Amino acid sequence: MLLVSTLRDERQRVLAGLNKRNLDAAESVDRVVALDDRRKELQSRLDNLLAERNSLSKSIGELFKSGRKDEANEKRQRVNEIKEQTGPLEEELEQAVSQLEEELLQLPNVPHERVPAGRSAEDNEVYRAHEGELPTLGEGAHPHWELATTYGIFDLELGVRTTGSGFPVFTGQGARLQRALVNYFLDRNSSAGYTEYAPPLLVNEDTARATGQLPDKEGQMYYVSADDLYLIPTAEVPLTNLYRGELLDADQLPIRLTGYTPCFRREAGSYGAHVRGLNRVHQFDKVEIVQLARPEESYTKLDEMVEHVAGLLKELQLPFRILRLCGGDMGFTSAMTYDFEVWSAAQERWLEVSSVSNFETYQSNRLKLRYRTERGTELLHTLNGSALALPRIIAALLENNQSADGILLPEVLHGYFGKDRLTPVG
RNA sequence: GGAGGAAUGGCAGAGUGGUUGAAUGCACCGGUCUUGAAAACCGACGUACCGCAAGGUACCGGGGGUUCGAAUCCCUCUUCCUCCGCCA
Repeated sequence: MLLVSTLRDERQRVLAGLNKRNLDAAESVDRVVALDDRRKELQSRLDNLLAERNSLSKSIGELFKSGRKDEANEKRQRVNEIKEQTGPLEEELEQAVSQLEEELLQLPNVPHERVPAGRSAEDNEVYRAHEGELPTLGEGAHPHWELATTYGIFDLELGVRTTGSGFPVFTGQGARLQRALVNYFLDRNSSAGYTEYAPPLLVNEDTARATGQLPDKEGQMYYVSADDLYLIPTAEVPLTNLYRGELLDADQLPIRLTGYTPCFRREAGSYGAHVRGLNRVHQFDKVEIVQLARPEESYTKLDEMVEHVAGLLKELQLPFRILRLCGGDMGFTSAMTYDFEVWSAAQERWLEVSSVSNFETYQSNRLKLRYRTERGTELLHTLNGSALALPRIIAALLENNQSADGILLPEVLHGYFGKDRLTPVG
């Protein structure tokens, strides 16, 4: 959630930024400021009345002690008059605050200065192109959903039997590969200074709201109505919320967290060739990294996270590129996002495997996540990124590494997997 | 699921209707002393909102109520602890 003070003090920058998201927010910003003016006015009127009530109450106590009952009763009368005014005023104030909040919730984060304007994925900036030639597989190369059958990696039909479409069942060496990747990612993240957590997979409404999944992505999440809980679409949600409401000391920063969780996404309404196999599923595994950083350091930390993820992909020896998302393609809560895409040689297209973002104070404002500075308290910046999302990594490993001798795994996985390659089944 | 108990500032822990935003201890910060450190002593020490400021308001798990006045009384919810039952 944006700060009202930002909307007031940096109106032009905010409007220009939101414009990169193809959003004309001038009216909305004006409404927010007007509502906030009203809020302040009501607040100070109410405070004055309460101050009068408090001082009258105090003197009533003293009058009673000294036995001057008549005077006390007179003042009691006056307090009752005040209370007739404070009641409605409190309601008005409450209403103004919730209207203000509702209005603020509609505004997405302001893109960073370096974020390009644009409408869709086509306008994203190639931040780091793949070096050299893209690998080609030639005739007879198979997409991963075909390899999955040959090698017994996962089974979509079994998923349909137990659950429905979009819930792959990983089998045999596929399940083992999954576990190998999770362990590899967690170990690498831990070595880089991220503390490992295993958070809940269901979260309450406050948690989903604080990181911005609500109200923006309501339809994306599975909702358990009997208990009023949401299945997490990403570990970002519980991990970032671990620090909700905290007031940290500067020397605790930055805080680095990592966690492996399944992720659940309803992904309503998208079917077709591009969602075959593992390209898009309702449940998938992901290892996430999160940082809570001082504002002045957050973009350095963002770069650090980008390099970390790039390091993982290099070790996996997958061809990849990094995009800087344009305003139109960026998530609601983000100020800057880098997407990582690996090249699928069999499908001849790029597959997104990681998204690394800086949310600046957009989440921390809802989280009430602050730290102490010499100047007082300040909101922290929150960042997160996938390191990494498994299904498309598996798809890319299968497709790019297929050979007459099986699917050859990068060296870094040999120890985790227990073998250097996947072999056909049956 | 049943029966009890508890929830107060960074921590510990007082406080059962009136100048208590909250005693005291510890921690932390500043200072005195010391060659330095420790000890001792002195001082400062919650957060948010309104206000140029002075100052004001709110907050003692959440919400509601009683009262001129609530950390303190009542209702309700949540969480934690103990015991019993059930269970991976």
